[in-house]
Amino acid sequence: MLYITRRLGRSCSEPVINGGLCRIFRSLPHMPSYHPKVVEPRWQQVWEENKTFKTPDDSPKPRYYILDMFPYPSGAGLHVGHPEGYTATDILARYKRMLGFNVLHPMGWDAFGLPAEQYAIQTGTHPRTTTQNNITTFRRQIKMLGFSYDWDREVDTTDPNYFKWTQWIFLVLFDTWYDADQQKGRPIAELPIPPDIKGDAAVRAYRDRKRLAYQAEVPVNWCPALGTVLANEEVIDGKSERGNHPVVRMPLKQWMLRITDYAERLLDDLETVDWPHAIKEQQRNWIGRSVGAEVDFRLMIDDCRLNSQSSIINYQSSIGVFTTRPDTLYGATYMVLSPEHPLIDAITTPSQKSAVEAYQIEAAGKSDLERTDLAKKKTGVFTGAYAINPVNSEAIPIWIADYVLVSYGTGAIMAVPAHDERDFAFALRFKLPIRPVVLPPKRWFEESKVFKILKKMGVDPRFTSEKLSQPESHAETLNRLEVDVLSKSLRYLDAFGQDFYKVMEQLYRDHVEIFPECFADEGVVFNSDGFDGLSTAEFKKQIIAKLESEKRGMRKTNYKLRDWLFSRQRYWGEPFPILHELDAAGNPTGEIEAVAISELPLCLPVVEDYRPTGNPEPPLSKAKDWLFVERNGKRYRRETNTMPQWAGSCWYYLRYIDPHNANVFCDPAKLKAWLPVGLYVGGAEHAVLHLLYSRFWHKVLFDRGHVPVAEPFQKLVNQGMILGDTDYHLTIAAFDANREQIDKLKLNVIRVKDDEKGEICVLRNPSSDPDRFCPLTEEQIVKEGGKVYLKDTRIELTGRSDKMSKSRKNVVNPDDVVNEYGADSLRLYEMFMGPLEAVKPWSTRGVEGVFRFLNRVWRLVIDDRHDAVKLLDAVQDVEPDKETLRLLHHTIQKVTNDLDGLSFNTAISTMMELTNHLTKQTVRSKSVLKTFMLVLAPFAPHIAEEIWHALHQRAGSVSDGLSSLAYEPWPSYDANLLKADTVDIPVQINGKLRAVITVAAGLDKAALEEAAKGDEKIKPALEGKTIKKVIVVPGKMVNLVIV
RNA sequence: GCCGAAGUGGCGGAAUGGCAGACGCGCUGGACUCAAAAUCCAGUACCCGCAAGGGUGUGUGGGUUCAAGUCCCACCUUCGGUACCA
Repeated sequence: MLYITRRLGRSCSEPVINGGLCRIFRSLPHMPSYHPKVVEPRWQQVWEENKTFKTPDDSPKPRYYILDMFPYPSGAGLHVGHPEGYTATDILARYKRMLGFNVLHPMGWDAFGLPAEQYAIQTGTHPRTTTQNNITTFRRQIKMLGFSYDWDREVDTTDPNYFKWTQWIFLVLFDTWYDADQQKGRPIAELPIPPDIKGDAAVRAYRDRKRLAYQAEVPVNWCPALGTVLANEEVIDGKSERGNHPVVRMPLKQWMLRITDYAERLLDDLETVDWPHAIKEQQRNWIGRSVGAEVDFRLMIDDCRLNSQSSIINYQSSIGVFTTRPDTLYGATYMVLSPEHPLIDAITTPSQKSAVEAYQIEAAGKSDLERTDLAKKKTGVFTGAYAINPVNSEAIPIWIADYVLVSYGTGAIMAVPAHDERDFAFALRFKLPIRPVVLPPKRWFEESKVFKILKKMGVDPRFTSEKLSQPESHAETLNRLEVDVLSKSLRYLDAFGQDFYKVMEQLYRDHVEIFPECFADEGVVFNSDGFDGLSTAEFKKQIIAKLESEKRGMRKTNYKLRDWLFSRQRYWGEPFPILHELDAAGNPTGEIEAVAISELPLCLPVVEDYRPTGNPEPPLSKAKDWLFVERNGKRYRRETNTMPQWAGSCWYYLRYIDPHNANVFCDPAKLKAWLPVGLYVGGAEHAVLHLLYSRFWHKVLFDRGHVPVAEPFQKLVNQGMILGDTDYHLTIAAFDANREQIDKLKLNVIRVKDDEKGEICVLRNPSSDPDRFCPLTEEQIVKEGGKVYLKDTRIELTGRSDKMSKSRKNVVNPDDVVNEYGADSLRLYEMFMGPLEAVKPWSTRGVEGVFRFLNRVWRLVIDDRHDAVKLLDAVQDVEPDKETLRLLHHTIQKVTNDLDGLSFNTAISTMMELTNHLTKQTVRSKSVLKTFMLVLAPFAPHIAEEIWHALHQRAGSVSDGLSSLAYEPWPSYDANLLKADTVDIPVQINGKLRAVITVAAGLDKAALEEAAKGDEKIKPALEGKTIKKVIVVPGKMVNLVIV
């Protein structure tokens, strides 16, 4: 009781934000009313002590694996976004248990990663400590919400018993090569060694090159502020996803995972999983498969005065380009290499050398951001060299330009300015020739500006017949394009008259330069030797076949997806179980060894200083005792990079199945029993990162026989983001103009950055707690003519829900919500807000609404005028009346269907309707209430347990043992009971509602029609009219069509 | 630009092609109370009307249908993803 009194005192001092709380506790005289603070811990204790939700491995029941995306335990604690997905899965887990399933529903911590380390560096504590503290907070907060996890299966990615197996899986990747013929990852020992590879060292090097985990010197995203490299996926607009720090490109030797080998299967197997369409599309886009041809362009040796170091040229005297449009080969008028292309040095002519080198330096210095910013203005330099187009032997100039990326395709393109937007823009800029080879369809011509000019002839008074015959001499009244079009089209107009399509076709063939638009679609081939007249699709096939037969090119598929950059220069991550051999002088020999599995886990060394070194040398290199080891008389240096945060989360769903196994990562029999995951719920922000990486690892494990299925997650659902409560804001200018008035109202003003408006001012109510979120209430604003004003002023405001963020100070803390309304209310509200997948704004009033609902449920059964939890006298052992029984069964049916379809919000509204009905009854059937509690239990388990318990107590007895309803069978509904005796049938005349008639249920068509025609309101409307048609849908409606 | 999702009262949202706005919030009125809170009851899309009643309404414009929020076509807006990927 004490805490309640204290709460009361505190909360009433803050009427604006805690209005709800005041109301709750002012009702205290009527004890015992519904007090979640008493009820919820009691049942949480019962579940914990009895291990109610422990998942047995040997149960004969059918199995169901419901997985949440485990959280990163940040210092900020749980966010209201977390319980959204967790509540949804918990409801389903509880529901499935009642349906008789053996449910696997675990939770754990994705605890390695940058933020913990950043925080640790700032505060001077070891990341281990901060991570443990954060986990403790998260665990407490999650337990407080009453989720039915099997806590005996908790995993922590930073636990050596866990990351031992993360390292083991890395070694599986290290031990695997991809057999393209079999489309399968196989042991490295089975890799065929080509006959020209001779000697141990050469064989080892060859193997190392083929492993799925390999080292490579690659241009990486180095983030100086974070002191690490980042994966492409972690860089957004040239800045780090975490922290928004600048990222620069530099070449570094890094560990890579060969995810590109699995691109095709990652793409194909999307067909086999039940995932949201949008997520599948995102993955498809990310993998970015495109089919085309790789075509060899021979270099024109004579014309490019080779510089002295031209040995490469002799060895490889052609440049391969990748194109998805080999059907436009005849339109290639120049070639472009990316500034990083290895052949540039060799082919550049002396006169172009300085310009080329200057451009290369300029391009290298540009960040990705700058490259994108300048995307509209194409830049480039001519190398002086020429290549020979294999289809027509034409010499075309070779340029370098940064619009060609070194990392895609071959890093070189053939430019077809007539049929590619980028090449078109480049050609215009540098006055390179444009040669059309695909004739656009009529539709494209009709949308061209040229067509509009032709159409104006004879209509537009500016186009006099005199000007038409001499357009060149009227440049002062006609614009450039008009002059060009008219002068060029004169002779075609003579030939084809008003057939503008014909005219334009000829213009396109002969004077493509006057078209301001680029045609980049499919069409009919011309200007292409013997292939003219073919469709581009057909020509594509034929030209690829021809190139292949002449060995000048081949069919080729490319992917946007790049290999996964897997190493980080940080302390707080899994160490790589890899040793680098050293020679007598202590220098690396280049040979690498896997750490023996018996030596795993390889733990992080204890170091004084785990800060980044400021350069790409990882902090682990400072741990000299740990760094050097001897094995079999050889000296080694350990790998000092650590794995990225994604490593641990790639396979945690497997470890849950057998979390304490010391011999294998997971028992194969258990994997077979539980996989795949039946339902996986989490945020859409992981659409391409986590979900693609873990599918990749899973497939490697599958190929190597370690998991029994090819896809890990059968069904995936994304919960939508929860936005902050509605906030009112105004622009800085408006704020400054009205400063006095706003100051008078004593409002808090928070300045925040806004994407569109620069900076805006959010108005809030003041609060004693600076972190408190107190938006303006509806009483403080006035709506008028579609606009919103601050009350008693003419200050116009904008109302909007924003993402929750520290800077906006609109973060809702689950602790506060549970404190004020209880876990059941939080759970229920999160589900009641709207569809699980939708983005929804938080509303404090809305939480109060579901809290009121739970109070009504409580008072349905419990007498709140007594001191003990006692049933109301109205609750009796009686048979329910027909209507109540019908509603109960309707509720069971609706909730059952809604749970199967994950429509939690409508399930809750149905239970509200039942409650509203029962509230009106003076005598309430105990059996109905018991059934209702079973239906409510998955959603609001604490209150349901409490009331269920009360309903089962014998009169007078208070202390029966507390036993859970968690495994009571889910109620079934009787379809016969769902039928009402009478039904309301709408009657329409010409499709408009004119009456609603109440008739006996099950009336046939003829009887319904008669009843409708006989209705008092319908009769007069039919008088004197002829009924043309009658539509009767039995049990639904009647529509009378009259003349 | 491209890909995806979505536009319904004052707000969150509900509706297998068949009564648009369930349920909740907010608001209005009433009951209880010395009073308030809580609770309970009634009302609440908009317009005209004292009322009965009538009209209009699901982003816009067309179409299919006896009947369209729902299906088709075109467009607009918002949100999410992505961006020189040849």
